[in-house]
Amino acid sequence: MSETCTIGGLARNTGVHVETIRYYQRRGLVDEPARPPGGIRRYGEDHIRRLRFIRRAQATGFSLDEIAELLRLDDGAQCDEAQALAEKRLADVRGKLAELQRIEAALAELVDRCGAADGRVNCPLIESLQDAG
Amino acid sequence: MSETCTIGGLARNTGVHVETIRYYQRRGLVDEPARPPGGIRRYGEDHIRRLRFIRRAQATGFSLDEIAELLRLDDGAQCDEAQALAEKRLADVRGKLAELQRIEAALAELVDRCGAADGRVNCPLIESLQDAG
DNA sequence: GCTACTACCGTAGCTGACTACGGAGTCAAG
DNA sequence: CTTGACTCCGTAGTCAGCTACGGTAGTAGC
Repeated sequence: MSETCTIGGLARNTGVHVETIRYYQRRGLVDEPARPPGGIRRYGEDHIRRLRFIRRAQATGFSLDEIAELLRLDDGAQCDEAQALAEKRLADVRGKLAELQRIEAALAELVDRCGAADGRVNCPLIESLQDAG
Repeated sequence: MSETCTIGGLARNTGVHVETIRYYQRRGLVDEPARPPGGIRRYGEDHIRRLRFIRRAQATGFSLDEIAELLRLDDGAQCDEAQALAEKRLADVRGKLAELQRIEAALAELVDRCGAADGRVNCPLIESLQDAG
């Protein structure tokens, strides 16, 4: 079952709006299947996977440009190029992870304190983020 | 040493542009110290900490609106309110953490494979992001 | 007191990522 | 063979988060 649905079906399948899919096509993130002479384009599993990838990558903080880069990388970049790119992203991701872990700890502590005390809280979250890093 | 520098100094101290600080003031994220009659505002340690907080919170994916919420929370919200808010954010943060950990693993593997093989790579990052979650 | 540098403030412009709109073409159901 | 839903495509508008501009007013060094 490939190349079965229209852009509307693809949208319903992925939760990505039609207009957004078309926007991604213009940005080169999603390819436009050939249009049968005077007809309507059909989309398949590959497109669903592609959209799912874009959305998940976005959710973790990659920009559309970065996602395009990642996709080019998958599409067969030379190994050293790919490696450099991936290493850059990896450092990036690790930085974000560290930040999020701080936040997570601080938030968990806050929730904890809230459960224990009543009245006003002196938010540990804010303190955590104010201190160095 | 408090209330010592001008907005320009504050900008240099924090790496946040003057215009951006003024924008945050308009958004209510940073307070404007009183202007001595016909004079120039002075900023101190508190402002530096506030800006640092905003930047770090932003770097972990909070929007300016969310940051404003967090700040209100610190400024003395009732405990149950604070708790609810923090719990919502915590769930959010944990979701992002999980995503980033997937990405990190995939990227690390890619870098590894790149080091080992040469020629083309079949990017594990993309696969990781395409699969469920 | 003159000059150069900032500060102040409002308003306008920019970038990224959509989202909406309008008109023409396509297609499937009845 | 018409009707209604959908597609195609270009262009314009929206929202967040800045960033720049321009005119006026303090202010520090000489």
